[in-house]
Amino acid sequence: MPASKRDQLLATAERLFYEQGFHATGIDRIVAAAGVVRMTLYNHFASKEALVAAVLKARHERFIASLDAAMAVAPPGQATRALVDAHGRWLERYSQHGCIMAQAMGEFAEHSAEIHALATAAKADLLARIEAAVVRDGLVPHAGLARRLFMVLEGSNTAVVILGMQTALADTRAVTDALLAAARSETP
Amino acid sequence: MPASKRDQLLATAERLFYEQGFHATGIDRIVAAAGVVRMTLYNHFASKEALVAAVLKARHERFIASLDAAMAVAPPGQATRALVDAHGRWLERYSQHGCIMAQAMGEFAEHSAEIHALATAAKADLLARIEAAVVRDGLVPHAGLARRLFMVLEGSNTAVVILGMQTALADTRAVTDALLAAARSETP
DNA sequence: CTCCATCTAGATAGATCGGTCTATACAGGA
DNA sequence: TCCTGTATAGACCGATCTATCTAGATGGAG
Repeated sequence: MPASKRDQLLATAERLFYEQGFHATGIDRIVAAAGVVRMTLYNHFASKEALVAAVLKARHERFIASLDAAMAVAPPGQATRALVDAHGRWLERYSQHGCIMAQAMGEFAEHSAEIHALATAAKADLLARIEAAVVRDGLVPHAGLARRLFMVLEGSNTAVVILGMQTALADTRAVTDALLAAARSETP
Repeated sequence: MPASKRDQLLATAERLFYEQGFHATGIDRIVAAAGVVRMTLYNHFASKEALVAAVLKARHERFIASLDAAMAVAPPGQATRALVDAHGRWLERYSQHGCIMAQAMGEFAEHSAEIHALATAAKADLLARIEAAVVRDGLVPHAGLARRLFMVLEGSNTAVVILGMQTALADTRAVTDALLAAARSETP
């Protein structure tokens, strides 16, 4: 079963938005790269803004699903570590040039409240997943641990571009391991 | 002495680029907000791309100068900590909605090699300053410490938007203090 | 006073933008 | 067979984009 035109548009738009930015990517280039015609896009999406929102929503759902899948098979006490590793695998496969949600937040901050809120909610979702993992690992009494892990994972988004993928992932693991070890050693 | 037209343009463009993004900010809006005419802009800058480059260059020089000033007055052994604090003050004053360099990297990755290189170099400059501070504090044998501190500071850029300024700064300090304490305790 | 650099004012260029419209083709299901 | 939904092709719209041009105003330095 070949991908529907709508899926082709979503995949192509996601790639172009990520590689070239949102405002710098015109409708014409998207439909040309997707091999469809202009009206096909507007038949599936009300506007460019709606297309951007759909792209971000779909990408975020895939991201969250990969985190949840990793946590679901994590051994007891290893949920947080499994989540950090899953985040690293996501960077390796889909996010080598920075975070598309952060990019969207910047480009639409004063241009589309809906998209800005969507991207912000995606970040908040990641934080919530980290909090859930910390709770599952019994590390809940350590206030702020989830927030600090979140900050490190956010930093790794930029670090991969400057330090290179392998170095950034190794450093991410080192910092998160240190935070987790400290929290565990203080757990009653 | 009132600011020159060129300085007015730089300041106005920096504000609009930061608030609305680079591609979403047109020349007309910049000159109107700066209270000058379009030819004045093209008299001082060869193109919009040159204006963007000048804005980023000026902002980065101010950033680096504030880091160097903080390090210059830091007590012995406190250079790294002073640098982290200076970074936090910069976020509080000038960077409450994310990092403009990261935004520029995304918007110009496939659109202007010069600007992308400029933004990347700015990040590398921050990393170099952290390395210098670590060396000054005698923590050089700890491989990767500077990179890990860099990653945390990058993460705080996004964290301020999601967690709020005060929480993000407190968490940044907590993580960096932990990394520094661990490094110091292992220093021969 | 004169000269020169700067700034203003506004017209203009060509390209591209997001979005709409009509007419046509085609395939699958009732 | 006919109907409906989807896709194609391409013209078209007004707005906006970056950039250039000319002509005149202004003001400080020599």
